[in-house]
Amino acid sequence: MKVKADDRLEQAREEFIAQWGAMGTQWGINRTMAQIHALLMTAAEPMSTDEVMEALEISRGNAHANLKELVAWGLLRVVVKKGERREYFEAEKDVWRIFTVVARERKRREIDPALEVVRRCAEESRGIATPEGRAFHEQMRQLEEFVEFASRMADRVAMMKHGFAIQMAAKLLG
Amino acid sequence: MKVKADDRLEQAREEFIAQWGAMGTQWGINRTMAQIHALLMTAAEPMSTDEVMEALEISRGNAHANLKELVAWGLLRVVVKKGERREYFEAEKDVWRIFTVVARERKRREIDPALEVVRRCAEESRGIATPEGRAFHEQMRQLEEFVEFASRMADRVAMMKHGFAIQMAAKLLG
DNA sequence: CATCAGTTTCAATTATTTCCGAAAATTGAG
DNA sequence: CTCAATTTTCGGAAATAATTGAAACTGATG
Repeated sequence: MKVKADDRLEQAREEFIAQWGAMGTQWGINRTMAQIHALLMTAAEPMSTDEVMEALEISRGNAHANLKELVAWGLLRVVVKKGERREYFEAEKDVWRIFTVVARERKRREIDPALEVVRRCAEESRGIATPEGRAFHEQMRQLEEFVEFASRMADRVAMMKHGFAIQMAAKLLG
Repeated sequence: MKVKADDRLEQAREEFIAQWGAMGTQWGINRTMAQIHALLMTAAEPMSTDEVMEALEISRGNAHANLKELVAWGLLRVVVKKGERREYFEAEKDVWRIFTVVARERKRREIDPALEVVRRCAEESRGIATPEGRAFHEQMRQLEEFVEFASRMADRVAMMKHGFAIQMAAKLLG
């Protein structure tokens, strides 16, 4: 009976890892990175680079690069076991924290650069007197205003505590 | 003086198109698609496939595929000029509408599939009696709850009118 | 200081995505 | 129906991104 339970778990877990990995693609996150995250999010104990390599059948270089990236994002912590030299990795498991971390990162990669572009274009087109020039400038201005708004919203959301978000949501969904 | 104004505009516009296109990459939208969108968003008049091809120096196949995709997203409208056989394309210029369209599409591509995955995994791991099984199931359940929440939020936001969103924002940013 | 476990880097390979260009299909006018 | 204009499809070329595998590096230990 124990064996059967383990099998079921192993199967469900593998499916989760595979699917979450495939989804990473859609999210602009590479497959390996998403898989490692899924693997560690559902691991009972921290895992070493070698364990990750074996579990996902990936090369050392790949495992290494993506583990580091996940640490940089703040989705993994490095854990050192006493008396052991090698590093172990442990995932953030709190769903809300995962969300805020990802939100921050995406804002940095998607919103901030957009804001710069749009600001520069609004600036460069200031005061062009033709009708087309005015229309272009106005379009850039509106875009700038919106992206700035999105930027601030993203900051706020990323800073929110779980409880507050739920409260917000209640209002919004009510 | 008119020439100079036109030059400045042309330059600013080209920069916008190039940069917005480059940014598309980060957004998981292909470069051509983002460029076409930028081009038409800043065009005084609707443009034909051939005009788009020429303006961006891209092939017919590429122009065609991406114009169609943008129409499918709802970011472009097809316009038929009377007495003309060929189709012209016109961009949605209202920033808030652009945002809600993109939000809807991203929800469809990013959130909905995630919800399915997580639901199935939560279901498949229901009732596994080992400690690991319980932990896994609980993790999936939390993920499911969160993704469902995100899904509903996205729906709400996508449906919001501009005014209401601003009002919300005031509360949130206040 | 030689060795060993482990980490990091990187050139080469492989996989994926995007794009072209030309051919095929469709459409509307005459 | 025929023809020319226009749209659509599609196989493969080109560009981009991910991954490997092996070598270089690091620093702790005897």
